[in-house]
Amino acid sequence: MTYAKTAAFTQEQQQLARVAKALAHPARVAIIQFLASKQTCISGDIAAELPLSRTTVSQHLQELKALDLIRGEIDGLTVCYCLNTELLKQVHQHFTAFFIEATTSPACGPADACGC
Amino acid sequence: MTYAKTAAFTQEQQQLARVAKALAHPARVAIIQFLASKQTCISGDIAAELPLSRTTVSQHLQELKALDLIRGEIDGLTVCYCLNTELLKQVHQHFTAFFIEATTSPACGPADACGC
DNA sequence: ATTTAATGTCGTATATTTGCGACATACTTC
DNA sequence: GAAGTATGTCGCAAATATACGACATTAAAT
Repeated sequence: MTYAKTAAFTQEQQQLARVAKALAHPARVAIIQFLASKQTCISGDIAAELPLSRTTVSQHLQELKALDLIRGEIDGLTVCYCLNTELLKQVHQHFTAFFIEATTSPACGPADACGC
Repeated sequence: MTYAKTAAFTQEQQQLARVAKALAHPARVAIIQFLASKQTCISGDIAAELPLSRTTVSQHLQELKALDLIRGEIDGLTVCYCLNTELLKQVHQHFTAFFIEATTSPACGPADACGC
C-alpha cells in the first residue's frame, strides 16, 4: 500500500494494515522476539543474531521505529533498542478486536443460503 | 519477503509473517470485515463495496484464499466467499502468544542497564 | 444455440520492498 | 587529534506488490 487508494478505507483499517505490515517479515518478527528475550537493551548487534547484513537489519529497525513499536536511545557509542510494550499492548487489543469480530461472524454456517 | 533469506527464520516466524502480510493491506482487512458483517456469503460484488476495480479485488481475494483464511464455493453463477473462522481463531491465538511474549518482556525498565 | 451476467486469468505499468556495499557520522580511547 | 568502533544513510539492483483493462470461461436464461 501507500499507493493504495488508501483514503477510501477507514482509519482503523489503515492502522491495522500498517501494523500488520510491520510484522509481515520474519526478520521483524525475529527482531521483536529477540528484544523481548533480552533483559538488557541490546544494541544493533541484533544483526549478529540474524542472517542478514547490518545494513538490512538497520533498515528493519527503522521500520519498526517509524511505527514506534520499538525505541532506540543512544547510549554513548551503542544504541539501546527497546520494545514499546505499551503500544504493543494496544496493538494486541486492536488485533484481538478484529479477530473476535471475524471469528464470531455467523456467516456461512452449513445451513446457510449459499450452502458452503 | 519470499526473496527474504527466509530459510534462516523459524517456521513460526515465517508463518506469523505470512499471515501478517495477508492483513497488511487495508483492502484485505476490509474484505474480511465485510465477509464477517454479512449473514449470507456474498459473492464477488464485494468489489462494489470497495473503491477498487473488480480485478484488483479478485486478486486480493485470491491472496486470502491462498492462505485459506477465506474459502470460495461456486454456487451456480456466483461464488460464495466465506471466512474460515476456525483458522482465524488459530491465527488469533498465534498472534496473542506473540504479543504476550512481547509485552511481558522485562526488558528496558527505567532502572535498566542502558537507562532508556 | 445465443445472449447475458458473474468470475477468474493474463499481461503490463508503476510503486514499494528487500538486501547490501560504500560512505558519512558520532563518540570513545589512546 | 588520530584511530577505532558502532551506527545510520545513500544509492543501486532485483524481487514483489498493487492496480487495472482486455480477454477467457462458465452457467443461467431466453
